This record gives sequence, structure tokens and C-alpha cells, in this order.
Amino acid sequence: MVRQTSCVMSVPTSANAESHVPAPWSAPYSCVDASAMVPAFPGRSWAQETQPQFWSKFQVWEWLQQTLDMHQIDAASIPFHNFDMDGQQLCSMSFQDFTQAAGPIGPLLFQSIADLKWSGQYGIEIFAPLDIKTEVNEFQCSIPPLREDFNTWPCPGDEQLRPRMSPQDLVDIKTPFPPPAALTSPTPSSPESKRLQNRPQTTQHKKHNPRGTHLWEFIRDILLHPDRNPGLIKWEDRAAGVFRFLKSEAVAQLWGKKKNNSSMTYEKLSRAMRYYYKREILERVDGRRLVYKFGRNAQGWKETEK
DNA sequence: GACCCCTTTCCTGGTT
DNA sequence: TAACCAGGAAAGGGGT
Repeated sequence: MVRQTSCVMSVPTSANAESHVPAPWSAPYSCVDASAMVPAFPGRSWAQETQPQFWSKFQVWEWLQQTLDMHQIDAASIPFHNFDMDGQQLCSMSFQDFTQAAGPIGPLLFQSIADLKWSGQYGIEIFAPLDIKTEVNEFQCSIPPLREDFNTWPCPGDEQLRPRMSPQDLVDIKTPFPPPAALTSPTPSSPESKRLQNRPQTTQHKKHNPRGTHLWEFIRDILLHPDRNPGLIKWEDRAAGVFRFLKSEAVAQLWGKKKNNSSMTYEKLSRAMRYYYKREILERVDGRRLVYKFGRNAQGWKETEK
């Protein structure tokens, strides 16, 4: 059966268009190419923002999220509160500080920030001078992709700041390190856990999430960082895991952008959400529009799990 | 290539 | 009337 979808969105997804848009602050929250929705938006000086020492707390988190996403590391596995600091504080962290704050991926983060410091210092243009404003007020994309080949770049000067990672350090860097059990283990008796138990051992443990971020994780992560998505989704009952879509179509477009699917709509997104009912990742909230609730198999959203 | 999983797409019908 | 909800059916696509 051939389904020719009609593209109802105005989000350009061609390679060309994509190549002119810097990667958003986070792949999971990939920004809608709002230039399509907001024809004119004010420019912004990027001169300072290319240097991490001038970053705000918000931008530090953007960078952190971007780096985790790039390496397909579950954001819920990282103690974000350890990075509740501005760029200046971030830049003053030592290699050991990063390791303590982020565990096994500390070296990766350290290397990343060292590269950015170095790039900014030497005036390398790694940030495209483009600002994007979505229909959701302040949802801005600012952090471009970090270089994947960071470890192969020449390393002028400050070796103390830029220790080379050994091959062992980089082994399986795309494979997330084991997150806390509380964040990954479905309730033993739940259908989800049974489903996992029935899987071959290799697929249970080999890769945490080979397909990348799932929709519910995407939603969860938006909720966990409300400062980054003003007006998209909000908690109705934080403790109970009840949340509500405020800009359903905007969220759908963000999801579509992440999946490189310009025809994503809330209608389709909500269908995918409803499939989570069976797996108890979400629970029904009867009688309330745009309201969902995390179920027993949704992990990482509780405050106590942070 | 088969199979599994997670969506994605389309659809019908109901509700707000 | 529009937007949303519910869920069946089938296909797409990546991983094993």
C-alpha cells in the first residue's frame, strides 16, 4: 500500500535547507525551522556566544543536551544539577571535575568544552550566525553540532586543558553507560518488563536505545527542562506525572523535525502517544483534552529519580 | 531475509 | 465546525 502523504507543514526539510540551519540546541528538541513561520526575526550577536566562558546557565545546558544527544546518551542518565552553572564556571572545571560531575562521559564533555574554548579563543567560526525563533516565543536554537572528530584535531598549546583521550576512553562512546537502575527498569510485573524479559539477552542489554530517543522520552525531556520550551508542554500535576500540551502542533513539528518528517502533525503524534497506553508508558486521563499522564513504565520523569 | 519494535499514516466514529 | 480522542489496520524503517 502506497501512502502519498500530503505535506501540510511548511517546514523545509531538504538537505539544502537543513544545511543552512545550525543544529538546534538538542536533537530531541530540534527546533522547527521557524523562519518559515516567522519570516523576519531579529539577528543576534554571536561573537560572545561562540565562547563558552560567556555562556549563561541556559546555554550550558543547551551544550550539555546537545552533546548527549549527539552521542545518543540518555539525558536522564546525567545529573544535570551538577551543571547548574554559567559558562565561566564551566570553563573553570578541571578534567577531574567533569569526571566527577558526569561520570564516564566526563572526559567527553571536557574534551568538547576544551575544543569550544580553543575555537572561540582562536576565532574559528564554528557557529553559524543564525538565530531562529519559533512560533513559541523564546524557543531558540543556538548550539550547532559539536565536531565529531574532536579527538583528531590538532591541539595547540594548552595540553593540560586538552588531555588526549585514550582509545579506551572513546570505546563505545555512543553506547550510553548504564544509567541508574531506577531509571531503566520497568516494574517487574508490568507488561513492559515482560516484553523485555522475552527479548533475547543480546537486545536487552546490548544497547539502551538503538533507535534514539523515543517519543515519550522526547516529551519527558521537554517537561524536564521547561526553561527551554516555554509554552510547549507543562506539568499539570508534577508528582502524579500529569502533563498537558499547550502547543500541540508546535510539539508535533518539533518531533517531526527530529525525525526528519516535515509532515508530522499532532494527530499522528497523539496516535503514537495512545499506543503507549497499552505498554503502560502513558495512562489515560479521561475527559481532558491534550492531557496525558506518565505510566508505571515511563522512567526518569519523577523528581525523586533525578 | 525474517523478525521485532517503534512509530507513521490513514481511517472511521465519537466527543468536546 | 474545528479540534481532539480512541483505536484498528497496515506500512515504513532501523536493528538484530
